[in-house]
Amino acid sequence: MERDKKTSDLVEFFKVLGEPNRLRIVGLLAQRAYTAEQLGAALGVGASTVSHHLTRLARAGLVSARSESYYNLYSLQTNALSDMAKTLLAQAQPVRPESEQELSDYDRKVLATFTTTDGRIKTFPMQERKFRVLLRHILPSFSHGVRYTEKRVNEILSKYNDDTARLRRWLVDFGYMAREGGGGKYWRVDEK
Amino acid sequence: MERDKKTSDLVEFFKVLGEPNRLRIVGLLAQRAYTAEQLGAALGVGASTVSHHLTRLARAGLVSARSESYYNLYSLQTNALSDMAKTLLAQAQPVRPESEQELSDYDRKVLATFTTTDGRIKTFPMQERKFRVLLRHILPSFSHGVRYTEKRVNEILSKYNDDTARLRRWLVDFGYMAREGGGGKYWRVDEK
DNA sequence: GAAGTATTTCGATACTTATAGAAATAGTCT
DNA sequence: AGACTATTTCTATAAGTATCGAAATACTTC
Repeated sequence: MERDKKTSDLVEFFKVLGEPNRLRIVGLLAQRAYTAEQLGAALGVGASTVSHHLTRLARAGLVSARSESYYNLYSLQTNALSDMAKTLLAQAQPVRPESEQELSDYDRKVLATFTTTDGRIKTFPMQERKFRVLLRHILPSFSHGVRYTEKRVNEILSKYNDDTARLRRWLVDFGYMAREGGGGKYWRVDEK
Repeated sequence: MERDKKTSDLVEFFKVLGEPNRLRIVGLLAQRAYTAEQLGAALGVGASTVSHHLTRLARAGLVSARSESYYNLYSLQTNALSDMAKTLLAQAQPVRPESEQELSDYDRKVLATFTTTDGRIKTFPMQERKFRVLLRHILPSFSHGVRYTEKRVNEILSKYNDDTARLRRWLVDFGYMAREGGGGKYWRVDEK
């Protein structure tokens, strides 16, 4: 199993399957092996066209061929499909995927103590250092360069704790977010 | 969750992701929400191009937008990705997916009795009617219009039972396959 | 080796679409 | 209301590619 797939491989994979006849070929080969001639008849296209599609499918590692008498029999490389599906599932994980990985042991421990498994804040620590860990835990939910209404800020914060008003004030007090004087707009402060 | 996806939807899904910049957009949005402007800057393309891509991504149900002050914030619809991944995993099941569905209750019962969960034949039934169910169970592993060598026939049959010689003879005797006089080639007999 | 078969390669064409820029639109701020 | 901003729509262009038919290739059979 490959260590990590290059983006270009992924693009190729999708591009290959993003063509009606190729997808139909994959659907057919998922049931049994076919010869190129049979595929052409099933799809209503010429032999050279089928050949072209099979070449692209093979280049993406989706089909393999074996020779049998006059014919070549093509069959689906089911591993390629399921591998890709797993890659997709990994990508589609909940939220904050990248921050989670870069956390120090200390941060991870603090979060384990003060948040539930789904990321909500149970209680607020007394020590400032631990407190900042929680605020940085929240921060990725806000984008840089965007001005948020107070209503929207509360909406987002409510995912972490019901006391949105205090959370909101703390984010400003500790310098993670800024508040506009008049209009009541908030935005994330660019780090360094 | 949708009942069943149309093929055209699947094609659209893959086509949408089979474009480098769109895949990069999905990658970015998987981490946090972006504005269209930020995406354009990150990809190095114009605003109208980003708009075009976002439209296609939205049409495929992959991204959603919410308005925030001047900006529109786009975020990934993670459900769409994981749903699709599950569909893919379902497709990538072992072998014989379609025949399994069209089986009568009787056939299903016979197979449950005489085959293991992975499709191998445990023992051979005495009654001819049940015996034919097993042979038809094997048959999809052979393609129409292809002449197989005896060696290859045995290879395929060995997936079902070790006694490949008897299986092979039975397939011929019951009229499911034919054997060439001299050369020792076998082929599947067209039904009807 | 000669004849026969399936498949691939080549050349040409038609269709799709990614992209940029300009103009139009929709929404927000003062 | 008027100024301002981000986004979308429109138009045109360039690049990619699905498709076919013909010729070339590879392999099997006798």
